[in-house]
Amino acid sequence: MADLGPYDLLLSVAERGSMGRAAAAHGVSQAAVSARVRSLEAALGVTLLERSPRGTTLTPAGALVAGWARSAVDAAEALEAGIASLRAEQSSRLRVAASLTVAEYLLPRWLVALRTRNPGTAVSLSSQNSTDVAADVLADRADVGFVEAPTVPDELDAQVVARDQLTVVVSPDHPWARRRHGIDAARLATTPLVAREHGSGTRSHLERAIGPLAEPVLELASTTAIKNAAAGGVAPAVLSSLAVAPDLAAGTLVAVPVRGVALHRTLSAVWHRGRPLTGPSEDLVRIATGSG
Amino acid sequence: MADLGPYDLLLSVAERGSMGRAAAAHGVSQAAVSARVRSLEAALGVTLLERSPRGTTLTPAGALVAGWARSAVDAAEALEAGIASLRAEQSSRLRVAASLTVAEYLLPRWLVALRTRNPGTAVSLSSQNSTDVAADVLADRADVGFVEAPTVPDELDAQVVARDQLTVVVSPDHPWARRRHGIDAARLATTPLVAREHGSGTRSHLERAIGPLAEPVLELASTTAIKNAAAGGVAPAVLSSLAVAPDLAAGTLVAVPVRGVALHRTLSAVWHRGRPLTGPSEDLVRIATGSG
DNA sequence: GTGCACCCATAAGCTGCGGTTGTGCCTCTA
DNA sequence: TAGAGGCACAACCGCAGCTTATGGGTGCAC
Repeated sequence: MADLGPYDLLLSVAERGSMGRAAAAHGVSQAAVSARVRSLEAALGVTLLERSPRGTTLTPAGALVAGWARSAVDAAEALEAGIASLRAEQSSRLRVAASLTVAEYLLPRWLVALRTRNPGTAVSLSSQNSTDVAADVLADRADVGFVEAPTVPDELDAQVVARDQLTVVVSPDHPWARRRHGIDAARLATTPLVAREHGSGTRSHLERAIGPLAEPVLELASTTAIKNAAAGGVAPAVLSSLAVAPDLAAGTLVAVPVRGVALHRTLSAVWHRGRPLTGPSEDLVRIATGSG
Repeated sequence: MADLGPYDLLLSVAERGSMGRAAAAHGVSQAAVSARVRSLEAALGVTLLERSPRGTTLTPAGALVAGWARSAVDAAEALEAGIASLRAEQSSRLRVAASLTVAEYLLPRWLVALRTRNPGTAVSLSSQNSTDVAADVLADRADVGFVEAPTVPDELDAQVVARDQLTVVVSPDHPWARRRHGIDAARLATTPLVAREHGSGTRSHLERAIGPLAEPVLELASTTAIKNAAAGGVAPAVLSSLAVAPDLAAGTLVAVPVRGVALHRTLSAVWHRGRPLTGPSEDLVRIATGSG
């Protein structure tokens, strides 16, 4: 698995126009940057940079690689931001409580954005189900919370920040994949699915929307395992649109519309009514709202 | 910048349920896996795995980290797949020609999917504008091409594989960000934008849709530079929805609807009419279509 | 035209990370 | 009770990547 360090360096060089400036920005010597970029090019077998005595620019192939690298580096930054929020237990200025869906799929990117806008803010994250999040905010164990629940306690102010949707996904080879108009709710309810183990929020939400389900053909603990099973053709699965978006884009899974039933839900920020948002928490909610 | 190696290992361990099996899958010793995972946990200050004499499972924090890591590792895999396609000049079984938008934002993920379905296929990529792509396919320098052009030469078969949309983006602080109903085309045409240098496909497509534009306030060479300028509040920018999707999700940019004009375009696979798709090229087009 | 500033490349030496093998302890199963 | 499978620790080793120092090149200012 690739080390992203050299790519990060490549992006830095491309952005600043010279290896020396990139080196300064990273706090290393110019020679180190030169050597690292050279070894990256050697490993790839492609020349990425056009050197000149006046500086350095990307070759066409380099521009393509830089574009791809940007995505990977951004994803790695989101990972790091998330991890930082797990570690910063004490002395953190902003305490966030978030439901699993928000914590897994949305929060890291918000934290990256928050960090660029407001560096030096230590964020601590605790992740639980929606009712526990609300309790944490009420008890002042968290400055701001993010929940999936349609209703929140009276003592909390709330603002919708995003929307997701339960999505039926199948392997591209599955017969449902060819149905342009999808399936109806009754068909979904009577088809054995690959599902999360009992008690999952997604599963209960689905049952609330379309009634009792057929016995699952397979129960698995993690979203990834479910996606793999569905992509392998075991059976259809129902997951959050946030969870399956990359797989749909890659074509490894295909979404099947469901007629006659609304499967979306809203994700909201919540905070204590008596304690208005201040500074970092206000910034975070604003960032989150932008993504709606 | 993080090295994704340890995270890849973590995912492997989580998936297989024991360090020994993960070690075997990666071709290293069990002790190496144990040490690496331990050092990762030490660096993070968080226990990720629950060890037992019967194997290993993720802790709750570990599951969260694993979810984040999955995104980063997937992005890195797309990067590697793209790079492999640049390097594989000769003796490759599948020659692909793609326009810049497709090559940058869609193709790498398709290649990852193709590799899992059809390992051992060496893919070579050449990236140019749409008319050159069509020429490559016609001259049998490429087995399959991906273009943005609305029309293709008669000698080519075509299939729509995806759709993108020119999107007006502004900083979250910009006045347009608060307009729920967006702006009209005339307003857009008379507003100085941050734009690509003259001759870009995006820019000419925009002019074809809404007529002559105001003189840009700033011209930049790369998509990233344009996004940074727009996010910094310099001026609005117009970019492909594929390019700005992550920034919209992160909240660093806000999309502004444009009333009364259709700004979408289709991305199509093309191949020589006399030479039907076979094996790998057929798989690739099928994967690409799934993402539509 | 002659410094000077800025650029990239190379050389030589050092440090530390990650890998290996070998061993120990634990627990569940047959 | 023996064996299999699991994780951890110790000792040793090789290599990747960093540093400093130096050289060759170009363009600009005076």
